[in-house]
Amino acid sequence: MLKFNFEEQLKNTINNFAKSKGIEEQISFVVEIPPKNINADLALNAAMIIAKKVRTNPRIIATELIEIISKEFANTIKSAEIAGAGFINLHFTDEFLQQELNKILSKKQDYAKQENVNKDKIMVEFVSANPTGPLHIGHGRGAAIGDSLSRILKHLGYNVVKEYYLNDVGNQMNVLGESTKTRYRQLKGEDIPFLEDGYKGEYIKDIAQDLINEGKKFEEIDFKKESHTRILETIKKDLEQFRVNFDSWFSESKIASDKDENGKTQVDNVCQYLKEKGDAFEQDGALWLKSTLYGDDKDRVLRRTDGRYTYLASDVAYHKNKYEREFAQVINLWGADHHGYVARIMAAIQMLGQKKEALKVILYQLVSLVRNGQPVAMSTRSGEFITLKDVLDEVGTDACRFFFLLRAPDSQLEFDLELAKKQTSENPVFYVQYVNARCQSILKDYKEDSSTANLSLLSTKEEKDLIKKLISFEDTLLICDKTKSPHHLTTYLIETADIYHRFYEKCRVLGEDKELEKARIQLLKAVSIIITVGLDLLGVSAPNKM
RNA sequence: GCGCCCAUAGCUCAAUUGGAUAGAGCGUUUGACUACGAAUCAAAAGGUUAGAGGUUCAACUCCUCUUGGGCGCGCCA
Repeated sequence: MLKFNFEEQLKNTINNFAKSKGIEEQISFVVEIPPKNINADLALNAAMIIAKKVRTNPRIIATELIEIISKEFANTIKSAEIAGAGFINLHFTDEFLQQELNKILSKKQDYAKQENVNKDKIMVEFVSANPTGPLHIGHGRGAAIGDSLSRILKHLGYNVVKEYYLNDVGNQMNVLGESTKTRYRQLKGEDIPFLEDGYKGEYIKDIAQDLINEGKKFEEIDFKKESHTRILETIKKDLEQFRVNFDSWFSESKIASDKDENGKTQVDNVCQYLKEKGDAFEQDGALWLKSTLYGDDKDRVLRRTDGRYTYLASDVAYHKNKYEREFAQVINLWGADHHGYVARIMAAIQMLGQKKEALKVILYQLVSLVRNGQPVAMSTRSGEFITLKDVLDEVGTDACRFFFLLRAPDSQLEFDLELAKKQTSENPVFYVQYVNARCQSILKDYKEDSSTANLSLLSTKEEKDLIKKLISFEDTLLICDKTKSPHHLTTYLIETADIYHRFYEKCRVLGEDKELEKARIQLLKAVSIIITVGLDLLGVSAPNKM
């Protein structure tokens, strides 16, 4: 992880220094952007780590290191000092800031793209809602996180494939077909009861009504197929409205129904394989996965006594299939209610010869919808849940995505519909979008060529703070990668907006001295690039006018 | 009962995975539009990080216990 090009050299220098102190192994220290309350551009904890190894005072080590660093990095580091328990705080030279600012201006939307690294193939599997009903608000959170994380990883140079796993086989599809059929007959006037465990949502009635309107004959309708394709169609439409597009739709039938030359499905084969390997065993007429071998609470059934496979069996086969497609890392986004499932699937992939690290399951906590402070009920049982589409139609895609990406997946999210709709400062999405609108309203009237600007004229605190924030964009994306969460980017954009608005207040652009005006125009262009790219990675638009 | 996640300012949440004086937004109070968009800015108040122990040079972060919340615990998907 390198955010600035001199970092590698810095690490070498420090490691050589450590060697001179008699430390042979590579030491692991961080080069980081310090917390806000610290007045520094970069911080190193290397002195503390070296001091511990050679059992001496970190401040002595730090003093020696500072001397070396200030000499060797005079072009980038203006000054360095010891702080706290032995941190070394670094300050950039103005030349370095200008150079980085130029990098943003020349690379434009490709800024912070990593080249010739991270060629690994990564799969991000998310949403994967059963095609038995429309997407609800919870799927929306998973969709936003998965899509945005994918965009960020792609920007960082990974080869990312976004996949939707479609559970389109099994009993649930039969129930779906029967549900529609029953509704159809009821609408035709038959006095029959609805299925006990059928799908009770209004959308089933709508499908039945559509089928009636289309005038098809009852005997000729394949209710299962019709329901499935129509629901899938609405799911795809909702995702499109949400600006989420998948690279791959993977159907469960491929591994659970399709047969190879021996008449076996992929599920058959993987179960056979695990059995031969000794990781699965027969007991009480069922086939069990010995998941306790890898830390699960209990062993799990793969094939029932009646011969039918469980959902787990397909999922094991599905994951085997993923690795056969040569994904170095697989990321799954699951709702937190699936957490009990993590241990068994982790066990399974290890049985299949993968390292634990090859699978990362991100659990996102559920969303609670609030309107005017009052909770909005959403129970799938009664069929009355809030669909993603309802929310999108009400608050719009931008606000919806931004709100979903505001928090770490681990924390429960309160989503206030009224707040998301507000076009005021209470609403952070407008606060960030407003930055670009302000930039563009100045830039649109500026006709001169600013590319020759002398950036050293950007000398006020506000301007320097803004440049420093802009050049930490790359670091922010790397943190998102490391923590596998886009919310750091959302926070970054809000902070950047804050610093920009402060700059805007203090520093006039148009009508200043011609040269200063030019330099500030360049700064505005850079701001606009970062805000636009950053919002795009969240899947949020950055309009020029609002 | 067992397991997973969580508990941070009045409210909603951050804190770069063990670092420094725990930060934002909203809300509250007080100010700023005859200059590029006031959808903005400046300032103030607000904290024993649920509680108690422990590990460490260093703990919101790791370990143990307690309290309080969410979610799981099927040969369902």
